[in-house]
Amino acid sequence: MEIEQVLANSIREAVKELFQHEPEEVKLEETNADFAGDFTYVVFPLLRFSKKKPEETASAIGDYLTSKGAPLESFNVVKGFLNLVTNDTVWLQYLKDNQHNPKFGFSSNQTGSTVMVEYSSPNTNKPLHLGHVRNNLLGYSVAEIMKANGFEVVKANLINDRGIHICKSMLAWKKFGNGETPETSGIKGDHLVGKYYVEFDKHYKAEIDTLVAGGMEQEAAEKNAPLILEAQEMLRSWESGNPDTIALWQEMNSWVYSGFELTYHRLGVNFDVIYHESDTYKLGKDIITEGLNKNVFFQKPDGSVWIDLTEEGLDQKLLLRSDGTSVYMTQDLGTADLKYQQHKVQISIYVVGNEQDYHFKVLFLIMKKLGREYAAGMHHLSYGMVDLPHGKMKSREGTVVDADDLMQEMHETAKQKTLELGKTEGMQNFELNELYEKLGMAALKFYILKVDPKKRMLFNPQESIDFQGDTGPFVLYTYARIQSILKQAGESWKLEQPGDTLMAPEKEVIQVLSRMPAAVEDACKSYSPAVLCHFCLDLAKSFNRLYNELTFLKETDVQKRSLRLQLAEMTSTALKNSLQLLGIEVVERM
RNA sequence: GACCUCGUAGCUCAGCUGGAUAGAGCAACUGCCUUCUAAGCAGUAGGUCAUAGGUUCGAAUCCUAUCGGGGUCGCCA
Repeated sequence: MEIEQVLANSIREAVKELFQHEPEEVKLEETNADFAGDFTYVVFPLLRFSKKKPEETASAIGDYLTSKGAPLESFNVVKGFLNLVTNDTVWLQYLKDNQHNPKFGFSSNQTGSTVMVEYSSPNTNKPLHLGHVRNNLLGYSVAEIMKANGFEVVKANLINDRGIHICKSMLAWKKFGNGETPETSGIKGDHLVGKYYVEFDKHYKAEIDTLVAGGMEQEAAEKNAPLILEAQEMLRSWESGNPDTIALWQEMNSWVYSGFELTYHRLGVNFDVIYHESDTYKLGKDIITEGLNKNVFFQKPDGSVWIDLTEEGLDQKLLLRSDGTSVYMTQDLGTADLKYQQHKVQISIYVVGNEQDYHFKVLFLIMKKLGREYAAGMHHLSYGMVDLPHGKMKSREGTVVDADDLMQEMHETAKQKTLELGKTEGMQNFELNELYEKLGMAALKFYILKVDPKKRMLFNPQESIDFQGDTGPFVLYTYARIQSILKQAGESWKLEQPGDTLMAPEKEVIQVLSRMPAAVEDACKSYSPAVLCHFCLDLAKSFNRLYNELTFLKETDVQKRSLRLQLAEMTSTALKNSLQLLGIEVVERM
């Protein structure tokens, strides 16, 4: 049992015994650095039961704990705060119990539940940008965090491979492409298709301008420009299964997929299941029928199907067009059922930007109203947009931060910083290349994951991502530093009996280590890798403090030396495990 | 206009299921390498937690209003 839990239980006993009151929950906090102690219990809420002054109430509990043999060195009382100083023995025992567990920090029991994490879900008309990077990193990390908490996880990618957007690229390629391919142009497939998406937009804009100059209203011009009409015609041709259109569609999508594959691989993300919207876009119509039969939905005279959510504070929402064709929501209803049928998922997480909050609120509500048992397990992991200094990314204005470019820049920056420090003598070229890549990706991933997913974040391309301070490279540095110590220490220290007393920095490291299981659990419950980032930083900082204040290899007292090396070893395990959940690979040397 | 969301140091972010004098990193300034990795450590300076009320023994945290940023309200996805 965790030490905090032991103390909390004792306090519960004390309160029951002393004040004849059973507290609902006993919450211990970390003691403020300005006071002596490891844990603090706030007694103010107990005063109406103890009928004593805060100081007396706190002292009474402290005395009780001491008399019952709680693992305390001492306690002190400041106003209504009972500060508990734990003894070294419990922490040494904690170290002993956990140091050889390679899975330290992860939950040891299986929940028996399956969770699907749907993330990435790109459109196939353009390459991935910074916004997608946040989505991918979050999705991958949350999936790994769920695994570490004992869930069976299925990672899914629902690729939006059909619709007007890809038709625009196809049309522009047909008109202006002169048969260009990734092979003939040397351009990565997704970027090539993206190029024609931009090309379409350019010509489309020009047509609109011409029409407006000829006296047409802007709105009418947007609807009647020849190119957009032609793109819509192409979509109809695709839907009717025209062989030429389908062939072109397949070819251009295949270019995109080979491009995406490279980007995903470099990002270090992967998927267990890939859904294509071209397969799923017709799903959901039977649910429309079901909803009508159950009187959850209603039909308007024109044939369109709606749901009335005004009682829930929302409004009426269209579920099926009057011509009987699907909308976004129709497909999502069907896909939700599909996911459940195929994988029996109890929990279904959608990693999608917060601009779709409303959509998911409605989707989940509909599933609940239809009586789906899995509805309670649906969750929208709604993350904030990545803003640039001047606002949103806009492809038309060329302010999009491309994912491939960004990763390459990170690699270059890592290389430059490493060369400046000059600590890589004797490393082979392939090793160096791997080091730069890992460092660059660690910097990028940590930078993005350390901010609360719910919040929008700012990315300034002018100021490069830091490699110092609260960063990925800082955590990797701490890890590499430990590897260096352990390598030099050899194996013999493992035979020595470690000391039985703790110095302040040593105790602090164990205490931070002991918080890892709770951090992993918290990251899961709040769907937030940021929690783990902050844990990594806390641990790395407390270890570096120890490193600077005390010695390892130079320590002559073999017991102390052995203890510190144990601490170093366990810290490196904890860092490696935490980073793994963030999708960050460690380096042995940097 | 309605609804959702955010507002903490010059900048980027923690803290938000109410608890002690509000924390980090970057940037600025001081110290610490005859080397257990200085991508580090220690320190100085920097705050009316948007504003105004309210609830409470106690509010950055909960409630209300106002101001400011962002988002959503399509037979788009």
